[in-house]
Amino acid sequence: MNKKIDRGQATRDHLVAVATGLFTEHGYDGTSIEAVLKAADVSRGALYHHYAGKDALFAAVLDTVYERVEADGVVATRGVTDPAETLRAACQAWIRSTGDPVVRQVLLIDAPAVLGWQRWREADERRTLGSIKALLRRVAADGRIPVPRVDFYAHVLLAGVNEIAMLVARAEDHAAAAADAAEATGELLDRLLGPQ
Amino acid sequence: MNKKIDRGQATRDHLVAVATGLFTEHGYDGTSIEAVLKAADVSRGALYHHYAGKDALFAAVLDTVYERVEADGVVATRGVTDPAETLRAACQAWIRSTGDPVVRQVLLIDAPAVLGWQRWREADERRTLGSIKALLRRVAADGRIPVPRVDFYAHVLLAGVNEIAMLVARAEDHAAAAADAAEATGELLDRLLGPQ
DNA sequence: GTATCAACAGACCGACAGTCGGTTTGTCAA
DNA sequence: TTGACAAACCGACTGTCGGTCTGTTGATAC
Repeated sequence: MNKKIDRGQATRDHLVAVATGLFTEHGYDGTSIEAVLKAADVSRGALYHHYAGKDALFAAVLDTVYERVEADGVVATRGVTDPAETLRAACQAWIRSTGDPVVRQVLLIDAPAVLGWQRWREADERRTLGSIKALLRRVAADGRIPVPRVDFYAHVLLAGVNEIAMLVARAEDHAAAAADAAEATGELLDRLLGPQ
Repeated sequence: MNKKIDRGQATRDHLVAVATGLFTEHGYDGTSIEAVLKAADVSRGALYHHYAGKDALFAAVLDTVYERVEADGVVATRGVTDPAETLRAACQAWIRSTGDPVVRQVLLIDAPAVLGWQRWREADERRTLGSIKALLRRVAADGRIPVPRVDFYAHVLLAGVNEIAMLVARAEDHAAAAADAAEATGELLDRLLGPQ
């Protein structure tokens, strides 16, 4: 039961890789299953054997994108102990991540519409939002923000940083915009978290 | 040339009204043109005579939703002169607006995906974002935020308040969540805009 | 060897957005 | 009054797309 399992895994990996490219270039709606099948040289039957439908394939793509972004965040915050500093590093890593068109199209644009806001938020909760809340709880313990407002600030921060990331992504001079945004994000955090 | 023009306008108005209801209830993807035609008792030809396609019909719906939200904002800020206070009143009016499922589904969930982020942001720029920037410019003139950061803060504020609005909209106890959010938004503005 | 089952193949189906050649109806100039 | 014109409207038709269904293949377990 090894050659079979490996073969199935390889097919799934290949489909996700191909679909990631097409979803990024043409968006979810602009990408037909037909196009994925052709580009991946896989039959309909094979695809529908592994994924329940187009949205399930999209969810699989989304997962790999999330994983990549998370890994970047882990690297960026490695060795930082102060929660506010960790938050700053994580936000700046996130802004850097969205330089990747895959992240912009799949994670920020298509995901909310394909999954629906509720399911999208739940997925985000398990990923980014969860980490932000954990960090903010430590910041709140220092008295910089009220404990009952942790969730509130976590949401505002996530939404705000997403927005900034999209702004940076759109800028003509990407490098300059990213540098400016990183600085502005630092100031924003200072204001949001209040005096140390 | 009056009966004809009136009739056309009436058809458009009727289509937009019916489509608004269906888009709100089932989302953009979940609403077929067929369903709109049946519910509105209008022929395919008539619809495609007035609107280039499904997305054009959606854009028309979106326009009317924007208009309603804007009108609420105008009412809420009438008589307020201080820019920070106006901002606070406008944000709270916006949070109230999203109690309306139409605003949530059409404006916050479907619009970014249907129009694409770029066109959606441009539409928002002409509407809400423009007003926020104008108000923030006056706040910046008072020295509470740096002038070059006006655009940045405008985006963060809009995104943050949108997020809060969605949170409120999802809450079981809507009234309590709205009241809490209104207060939290006030605190958020105090922090963002800095000391007076 | 053969039973079993995951993996794969591809013909097929229903639904859907959009098109197109027509028909109706209000307007206005002659 | 009438005839030309154009906007409004009609509905059969088309191509595409997501998804289903009935197989076939080949690795594995016994």
